[in-house]
Amino acid sequence: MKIRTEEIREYLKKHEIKPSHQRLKIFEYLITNKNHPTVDKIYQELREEMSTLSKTTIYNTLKVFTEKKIVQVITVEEKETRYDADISLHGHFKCKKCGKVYDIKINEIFDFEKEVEGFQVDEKHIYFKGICKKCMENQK
Amino acid sequence: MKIRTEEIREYLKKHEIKPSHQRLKIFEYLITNKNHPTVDKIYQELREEMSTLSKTTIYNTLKVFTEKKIVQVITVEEKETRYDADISLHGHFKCKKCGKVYDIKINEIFDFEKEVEGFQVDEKHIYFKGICKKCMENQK
DNA sequence: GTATCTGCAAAACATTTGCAATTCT
DNA sequence: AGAATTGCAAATGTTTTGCAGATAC
Repeated sequence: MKIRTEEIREYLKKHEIKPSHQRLKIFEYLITNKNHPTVDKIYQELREEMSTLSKTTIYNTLKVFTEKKIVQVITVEEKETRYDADISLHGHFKCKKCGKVYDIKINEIFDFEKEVEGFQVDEKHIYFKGICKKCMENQK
Repeated sequence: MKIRTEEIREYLKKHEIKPSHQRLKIFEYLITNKNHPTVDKIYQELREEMSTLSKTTIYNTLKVFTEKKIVQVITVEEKETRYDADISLHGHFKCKKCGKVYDIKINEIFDFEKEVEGFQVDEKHIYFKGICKKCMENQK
């Protein structure tokens, strides 16, 4: 599924983000590679085609994206900051063996919602860690 | 509720951790101040009575505690690594206004358990962010 | 007396900041 | 030209590492 640059450009504009070349590329990377990348990962990958791209720009850009809420910061591993252009409510699972990060569908209804009654909940973060099915089977 | 040093000593021993003075104090801090402290917080607080305590020791100690599973690393704020001697399944809520971290009770039964069928789930992390009840009321 | 633990100083990383050069309109 | 964006280099903050001295059994 290929999303054309024009669409991304419009999407950014709609969210009050000026669509510079770098921003387009970084957002495109996020939606074509749904691998919850770190800044460094994005940098390594995009560097190949944009040799002058700097990490500072990636940091700046992701900050803007996060502020405008078209990207969310996710945690799957303490210390590693990762980014996701899928801003719907969902959790993540990181396999400690192969390192792959899986998305986990989550139902909006939590039994524990009542715990925070009267609280204004802006962000919900859920992540699991363990061994994924594939790695479990390979172990046998 | 005061937990005596002897009990902590036994608890550490039971988990194959040699109960040095520093380790005792650090663990005692964690269970008497259930404030999900960062390394720096522990350092600042314990420094007052143990002037030679170093951060390296705190890092070393928490690493041992985590490995022996008597402490868990928790996330409530990207970038901040915090520690909790309550190793039962529970979530956290961080108020973006007052900064307080609340515990959230969580039922073992999740609707989304089935999502990770065949996966071995070792750790479950759940945290919310927003504004707590108190701060909501003060706003009015 | 030997193994373990502690803590200093330096190194390693990730992220942020200041600022000058570049780009866009 | 004027405003925003980019990217380098330096600064900051956190965590790790190497190692020598202290401590414990």
